[in-house]
Amino acid sequence: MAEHEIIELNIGQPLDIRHSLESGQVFRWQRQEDWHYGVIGENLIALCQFGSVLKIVHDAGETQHVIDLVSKFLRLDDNIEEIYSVIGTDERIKEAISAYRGLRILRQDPWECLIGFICSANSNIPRISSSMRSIAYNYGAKRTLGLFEGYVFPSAEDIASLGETPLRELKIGFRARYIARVAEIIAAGKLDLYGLKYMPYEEAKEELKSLPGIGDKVADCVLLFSLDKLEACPIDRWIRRAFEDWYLIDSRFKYEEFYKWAFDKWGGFAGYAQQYLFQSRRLAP
DNA sequence: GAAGGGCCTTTGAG
DNA sequence: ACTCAAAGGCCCT
Repeated sequence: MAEHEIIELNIGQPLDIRHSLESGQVFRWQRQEDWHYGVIGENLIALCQFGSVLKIVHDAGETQHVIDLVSKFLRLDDNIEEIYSVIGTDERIKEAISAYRGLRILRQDPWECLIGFICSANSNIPRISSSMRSIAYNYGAKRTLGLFEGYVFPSAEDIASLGETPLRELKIGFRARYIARVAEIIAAGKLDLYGLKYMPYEEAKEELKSLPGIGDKVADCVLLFSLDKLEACPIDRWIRRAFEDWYLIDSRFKYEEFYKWAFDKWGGFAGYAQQYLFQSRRLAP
């Protein structure tokens, strides 16, 4: 990578690149030694953190453009100390904040995020990663950075033109049909995914749930991880158990009831609280 | 209408 | 070799 310019960015706030990229939000970032490689939009980016300094290597042209791209992706616009003070209301979550300090909600591309969480249905993180890599490797444009190769995630149009059968061959199972159908709807312009960012949470969620393969949980993931809805609080198997065991929530609660409980407790940053509890539950149950 | 159960694909862990 | 769970959703009763 010596032939590439290295940008050094000073991060004046909590950031833990590894926990952020390895917390089940994004599925195609790869770690080699101290470097993390991934595609943001059309560009291949490598990140390496030393304390409060973030080193960036990229194929994306102008320095300022790259800094903007990375800052936006890492949500460096979030005031994370303030978020900690709002959600740090009990010992359990304070422990999680102290263990995973600097873990950030990421602002990823809505289209890739949507497909990622369709793949997540009844699956697990290693397998979701392999599904997503397989889709990008087979149908996305290649980028290189030194010896590293990455792939731009194929557009809705690209995937719509494939249909279900080639996706089935990638071993993604029953999710292939959902992906093919969703791609068709988005490519045809019947739902403006990017426009959801400007709608209120509830309304945007209803729009997403009108898509095949998208229910409450997947919709909340897409809203939280790509559409700036920090009040979205995806309740999956892990979080459900965490709520039951750690907060003694009635296991008979329906999704909406779990959500309401979380929103009452953590308000507009319920999504952040959820992410710290998710990481705790997986790594230190 | 809502609540519960079966089913869907494949993988990796135990 | 076998069972089970996995960042769920849909369809049927």
